Amino acid sequence: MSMGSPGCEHTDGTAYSPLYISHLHTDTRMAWLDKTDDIKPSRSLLGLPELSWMGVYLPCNDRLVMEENPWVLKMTESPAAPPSRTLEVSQAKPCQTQLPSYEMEGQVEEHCLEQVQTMVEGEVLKDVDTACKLLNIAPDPLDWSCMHVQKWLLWTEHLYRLPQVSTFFQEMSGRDLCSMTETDFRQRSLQFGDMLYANLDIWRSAAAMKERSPPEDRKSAADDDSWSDVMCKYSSQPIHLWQFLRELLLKPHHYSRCIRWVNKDKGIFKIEDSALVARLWGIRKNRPAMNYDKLSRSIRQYYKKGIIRKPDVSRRLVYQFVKPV
DNA sequence: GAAGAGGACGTCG
DNA sequence: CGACGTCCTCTTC
Repeated sequence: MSMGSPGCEHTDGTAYSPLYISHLHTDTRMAWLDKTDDIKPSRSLLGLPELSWMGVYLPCNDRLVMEENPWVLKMTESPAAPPSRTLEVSQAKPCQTQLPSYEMEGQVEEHCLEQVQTMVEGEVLKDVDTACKLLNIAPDPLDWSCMHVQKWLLWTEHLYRLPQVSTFFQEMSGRDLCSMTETDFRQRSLQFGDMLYANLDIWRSAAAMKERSPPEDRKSAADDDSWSDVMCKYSSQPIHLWQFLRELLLKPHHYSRCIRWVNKDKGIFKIEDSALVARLWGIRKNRPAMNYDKLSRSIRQYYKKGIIRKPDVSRRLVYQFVKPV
C-alpha cells in the first residue's frame, strides 16, 4: 500500500509510532507547539473527496489520518492491518489465494471485507479508548465539558503536530462542538477546520459503533480492558503521577517507546523519552508548560512517601516502584 | 548538557 | 492540607 504523503513525512526520515514525537520543545512557552512551519499537512491532502466506508466515516484527509492518527490504524505496528482507504479496500485483492469463480471470489471478498471492517472498528475503538484514558475524557464528544474539548484539541494538535488551534474553540462544550457543521469548523480555522471536523467525526462514529454493539463483542479487539472500564475511569478522581506512569507502563503496545519496564517484577522502569512522557503528563493534567524537570521533581517527592525510589544501582531515567505492580 | 537531588514557595481542588 | 507545579541551586553522570 502506498503511504506517500508529501506533507506528512517526518523530516528525519525515521518511522515511529504516531504517539511518538521525536522532536519536542523544551521551551515551556512552546510546550504545545511543535515546529509548525514545516509540518503543515499539504492542502492536497485536505482537498480529496470525502470517503466513507462501512459506516465508519473516514475523512477526506484519510492519508494524514492513516499516518498520524493511531485512532484509526497503527500502520507501523500492524503491517498486515487492513487498509483504511475505501478505494484501496475495494480495489485491492482481498485474499492471496486464487479463486475458482467470480461468484466465489465475490463471496470471499465480502467475507474478507467484513473481517477488515471488524478489525478497523476494533482499532478505532481501541485507540479512542486509549486516548480517553490518557486524557481522562469521555469517549462520546457529546459528554465533553469545555475543558474536555480543550484537552481533545490539544491532543489532536499533538498528534497531527498542528499549530495552536484550540484557541479558536474556547468556551465550547462537546455538545457545542457536535452541533457545528464542517463550514463552522472552517470558519474557526481556515486551514485545519475540516481536519478537526473529520477527527471529531471519527470519535462520534466510535461512540455510535459502541452504541450498536455491546462491550463483550469488543473484548477481543479492545486490548486488555473493555469500553465500560473506560466509561468508569474517565469520571474518576484526579490521577496521581505514579498512577499515570503505571498506566503507560501497562500499555506497552502504545507507550513502550517512551516508557518501559526494565524489571516488571521488581517494579523497575525506564523513561525512554523524558520529553514525551512529560508532554503526555502535561496533556493529562492540562499543564501545557510541563517538562521533565518538573515531572522528575514530582517523582522525587515520592521518595519520602515511599511510592517510588531509585533502584539500588542508580541509572539515569530509571526508577522503581517501591510496591511492584 | 541532561539528569538528579532537594529546598522554597505557589496553586488548586 | 495534600499533591503537585514552578523555580531555583548545586551536584553527578
